[in-house]
Amino acid sequence: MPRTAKPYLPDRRPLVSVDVATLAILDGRPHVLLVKRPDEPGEPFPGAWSLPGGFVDVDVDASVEACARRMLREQAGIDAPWLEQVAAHGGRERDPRGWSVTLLHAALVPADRARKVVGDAGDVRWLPLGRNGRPKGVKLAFDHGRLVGEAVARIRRKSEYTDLPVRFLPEPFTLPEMQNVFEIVLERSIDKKAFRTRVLAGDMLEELDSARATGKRPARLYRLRDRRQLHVFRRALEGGDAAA
Amino acid sequence: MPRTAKPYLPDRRPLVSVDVATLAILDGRPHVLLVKRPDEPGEPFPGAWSLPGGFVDVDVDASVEACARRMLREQAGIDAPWLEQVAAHGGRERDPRGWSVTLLHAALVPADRARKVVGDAGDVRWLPLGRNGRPKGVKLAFDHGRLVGEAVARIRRKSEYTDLPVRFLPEPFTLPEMQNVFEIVLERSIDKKAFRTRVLAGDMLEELDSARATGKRPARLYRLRDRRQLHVFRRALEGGDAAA
DNA sequence: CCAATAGTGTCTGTTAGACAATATACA
DNA sequence: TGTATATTGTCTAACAGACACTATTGG
Repeated sequence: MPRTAKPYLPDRRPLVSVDVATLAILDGRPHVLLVKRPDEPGEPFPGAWSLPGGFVDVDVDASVEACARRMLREQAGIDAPWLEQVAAHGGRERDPRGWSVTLLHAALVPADRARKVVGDAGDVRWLPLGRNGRPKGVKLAFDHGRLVGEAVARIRRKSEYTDLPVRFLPEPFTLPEMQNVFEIVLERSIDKKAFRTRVLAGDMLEELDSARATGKRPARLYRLRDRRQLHVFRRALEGGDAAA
Repeated sequence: MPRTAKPYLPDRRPLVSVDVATLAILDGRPHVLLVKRPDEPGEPFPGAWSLPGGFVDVDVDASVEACARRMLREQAGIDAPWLEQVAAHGGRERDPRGWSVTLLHAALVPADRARKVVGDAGDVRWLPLGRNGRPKGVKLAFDHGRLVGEAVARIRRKSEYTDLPVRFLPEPFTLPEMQNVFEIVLERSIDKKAFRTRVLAGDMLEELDSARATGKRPARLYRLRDRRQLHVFRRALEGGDAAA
C-alpha cells in the first residue's frame, strides 16, 4: 500500500521537547542537574524537579542540538563540553498536555564547571544518583526519572569501551584522577596497570611537562588531544555488563 | 536563568516524522528500501524516491516505535524483525513545509521477507548501496540520502562488536552463511576459524540437528536463541574503523 | 579418486587482570 | 628514614588473525 492519503500537513502535531540529563561527578558520586518547574496554574507538575529542557522553538532553534544547548544555557548557565543524543520517546501518556515526543540528551560536565551552575535562588540543583543510576529520594516530573536512568545506562555502557568519562574532568588531569572517574562511572575498581597501558596505548592524551603536587609523589598531567573526539577502544574492560 | 516565560504550549510546533532506513542483503549486496513520493501538486519532491516514513499521527500511533512499524507495514507490507532508533534530526531547512524533526530508524530485513515487499506497481523498490553506504545513482527526496548513509554507518559500526548482521538471515542458517553477511556488512573478509570460535563461544546460537545439503559437504544449521536479544562481544573484530 | 565446501589444530600477537616491585615526593 | 602515592615489571589468560590441515559430501 502506498503512503496514506491524509492531508499533506497534519492538522494535529505532537509537542516536541528536548530534555537534557546533565551529569557531573561531585564529591566522588554521579549527580544529575535538576531544575524546578514553574509553580503556576495550568502547568503540569508545578514546583516539581525535572530535567532542564522544554519545547523546541521553531523561531529560535536551528537544530535539535542547538535547542539542547539553549536549554542548558538558559536554565542553568551551562555550556556543556560533551552533549549527545540518547533516544527519542513519544506517546500520548507522557505529558498531560498531549501527545509529546522528547529528544533525550546526555551532557557531561566537568566538576569545576558544574559548581558554577547559575539559577534563581534554589531552582537549580545537583542531585546525587543511586547505584541504579536513578535519582535518590526525589520523584521527578513526567517520566524524567526513567529518562535519567536511561541516559546514565547509556553513558555507563559506552564507558566500557571509550574514553567518555574523561569529559567529567577539568583539564589538565592526572592518570589516577582519570582512573578514578572511570571507577565511579563503572561502579567497580579497575587495575592500575591495565588502565594506564590501555589509555596510553590509545594515544589520545597529550602529556604535559608539569605534574600535580599533592603532598606525596606528584602525578604527571595530561590533556585530551581533542575533547570532541571520542576514543573507541577495540576491547571492552572486563567485568562489565555486556547486555545491550 | 529559569525556564523561559513563553506561553506554556507553543503555538507553532515542528512537523514530526519518522523515517526508516530499511536494509537487506540481496544478491550479496546491501540494499535500501525506497518508496515513491506522491506525484501531487503541493507535495515536496513529487515522484522522487524516499525512505518509507511520514508524519506521526497522534490519533493512531501509541509510540515512536509503533509509528515506525506502521510506516513499514502500510508502505511496504513489511514487519521488520529488527528495528532501532538511530538519531533525531531537526531544522528549518530539511523540509520546505517548515521546521521538521525526523526520528530516523534502521530496520534489518532477512532476504526472504525482503523479496515479499508489497507495493502498488513500481512505487516500492530495493536500491543497492555503494561502498560508502549511500544509494548509488539515485537522488533521494529531502536529506534521505544522508540519512541512509548515517543508518548504514551505525549498523556497520555496531556489527564490529555485536551479532547484529544475523538479522539479515532467514532462520535457520549455517555458519558460513552467517560469516558471509558479516563480510558483506563490514566490507572485508574475516578469518573462518576466528569467526566460528567467537560466535560459538558467544553461545547465542542454538544448534539444530539437521544440516543444509548444498551439493558439497553439508553445513550444520543454527538458529538464534533470541532474535530480539543483541549479543555484545567484549572485543571488536580487527581491521575495522574504530572512529566514533 | 577429485573438487568443493565445512570444519579443526596450532601458533602468534595483543592486551586486560593480578599483583609485586620501584620511584618520588614531603615530613 | 617513613609513609603515601605514582609508576613500572612480569606473569597469565583470553581471544583474534594466519594458515595449514582434516572431514564430508556429490560426481
